[in-house]
Amino acid sequence: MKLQDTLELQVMAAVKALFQSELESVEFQATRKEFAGDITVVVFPMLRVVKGNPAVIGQQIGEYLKDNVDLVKAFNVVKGFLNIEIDDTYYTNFFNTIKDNDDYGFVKEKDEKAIMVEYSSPNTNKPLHLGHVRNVLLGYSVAEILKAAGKTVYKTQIINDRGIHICKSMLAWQRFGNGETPESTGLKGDKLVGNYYVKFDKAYKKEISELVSHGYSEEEAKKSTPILLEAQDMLRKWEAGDKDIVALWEKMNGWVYEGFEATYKAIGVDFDEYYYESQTYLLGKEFIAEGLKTGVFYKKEDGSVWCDLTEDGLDEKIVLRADGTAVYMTQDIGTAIQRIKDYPDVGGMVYTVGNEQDYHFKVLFLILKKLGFDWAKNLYHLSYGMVDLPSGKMKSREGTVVDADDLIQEMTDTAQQIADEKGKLDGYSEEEKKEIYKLIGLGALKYQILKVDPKKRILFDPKESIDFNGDSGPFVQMMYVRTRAILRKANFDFQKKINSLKLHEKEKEILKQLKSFPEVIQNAAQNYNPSAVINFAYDLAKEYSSYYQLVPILGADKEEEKVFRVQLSKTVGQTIKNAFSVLGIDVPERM
RNA sequence: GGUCGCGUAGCUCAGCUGGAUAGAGCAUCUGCCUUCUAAGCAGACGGUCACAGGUUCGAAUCCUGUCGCGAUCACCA
Repeated sequence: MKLQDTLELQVMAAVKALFQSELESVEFQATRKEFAGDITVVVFPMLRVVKGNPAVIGQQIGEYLKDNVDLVKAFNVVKGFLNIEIDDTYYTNFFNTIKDNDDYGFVKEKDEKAIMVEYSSPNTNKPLHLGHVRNVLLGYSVAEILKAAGKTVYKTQIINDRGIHICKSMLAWQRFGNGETPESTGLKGDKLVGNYYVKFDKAYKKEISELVSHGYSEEEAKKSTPILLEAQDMLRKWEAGDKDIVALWEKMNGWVYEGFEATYKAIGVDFDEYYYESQTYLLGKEFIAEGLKTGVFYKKEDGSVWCDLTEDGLDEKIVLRADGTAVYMTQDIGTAIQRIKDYPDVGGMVYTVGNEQDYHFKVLFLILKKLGFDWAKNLYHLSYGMVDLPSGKMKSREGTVVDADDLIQEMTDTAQQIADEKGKLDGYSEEEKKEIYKLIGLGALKYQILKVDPKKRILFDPKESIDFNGDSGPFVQMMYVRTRAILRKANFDFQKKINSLKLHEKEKEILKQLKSFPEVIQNAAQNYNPSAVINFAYDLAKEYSSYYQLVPILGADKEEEKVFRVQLSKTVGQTIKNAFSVLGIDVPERM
């Protein structure tokens, strides 16, 4: 039973004995550091039931608890706050239950419906950039947090491999290229294809200005450049199944996929299942037909199909064009249903998509509910803010994006530069050093991005983007490394059992932190928000850092203190590692 | 204009279902490397929680309005 629940019953009993009143619940909070005590009972809400001065009531309850409850060692009352000190044995008992559990904080997989988490979902005409990095980190982390909370999770993405954008790259490759391939150029496939997308855009812009100089209006010109018309023609041919076009499309997409996989691998994320838009964009139509029958949708005179959401405070939304072709919404309805068909054990889905699509997902979820799917109530749009640069927005066509691969390289280089200055890794092989630089650089990047609330936009300054000091990934990694250093030096039997011990204040603080970990994971899973886990890891690391410097660990006076302190360090390290693992951040053994 | 989100220290951000004197990091300043890794520790400085009302024992947190920033309002995806 949780401490709070135990105390709640006791406080209720106290109030009954003292004032003959029944409380429905008792409000608790952690005691502030400046006061003695571990947990605090807020007396104010009781005033509704118990009449009197809150300080006096607190005093009386405190005395009752001290006399009747073994756990309660002492208490003090400040205004309407009853601060309770818990007996040390409570903490040492708790520690004994977790100290040998390497999976502390994680719940065993429960027998419940699975969750599918979608993230990344790129277009295949250009490389991944900083915006994707945020997406991928968030999605992956939320998936891992859900797993840690006991859910079965499938990670997926929908690859936007069709449409005019990829035709633009294909056309430019045909026209301006010389049959270049990733092998012939040594370029990553996604980079190569992206370059042709830029080339297309340049040619397109040039043609626009030519047309404008021939008297076209800006708008007309944009629609009637030969190169764009040709790209549109290419798309039609693709849709008609033209063999050559489809072959080229397959070839170039293949290059892009390889490039993406390399980037995902470098970031350290993966997927269980892939969906391709070229295979799903026709889905959904049959459900539109069904919805027409049941009255969820209606047909306009021109034959287009709509959903009326005005009763729900939204607009009307088109779900099928007059010519019977699918729109974005049609496809998303179909894909969602398809996924449940493919994975019948899935009972909910999380979509990691930027907040510019908030409205789209609101509508999508509502339509799926109206269509009567029971899983539709378990859909969540993990919406996140844009990543902006100091220079403004990222525009891939203008080349102002921060490329994902470049960013990772830059982080690794920065880590190397700082580590070399400090001479931290002297005596390690180049191979080992490289590995550690990467762990640190990536750790810094991931921490920095996951730290901020998903729904807020991030201002990302590539120049001074990454802090390796203070509230940062490397700081927390460093604390893990220290716990490892302690373990290496502790060449005595630290597995020995500890029976009773007077706890140091700092040790109690650490134990309190450790105790909250499972709850932190559960909350993060409920809110689909990794930042709570980051905050936890940082607080724990900070507490440990202070402990490490102020309290002798290996140099403790008594044998049992030494044993306990090494055990505590080990558990702190393991917990940091566990917390970081659900964030997708690895820890080095040394740095 | 309608809808949604955001506004907390000079900067970047925390702040759980309303609770005590609003917290970290960076930057600035003061101490601390001969003992387990100083990528660190201890401390100082720094605030009208955008503004105005309301709800109550009590509001950064909940409600309403105003201002500022952003997104969105396509038979694009």
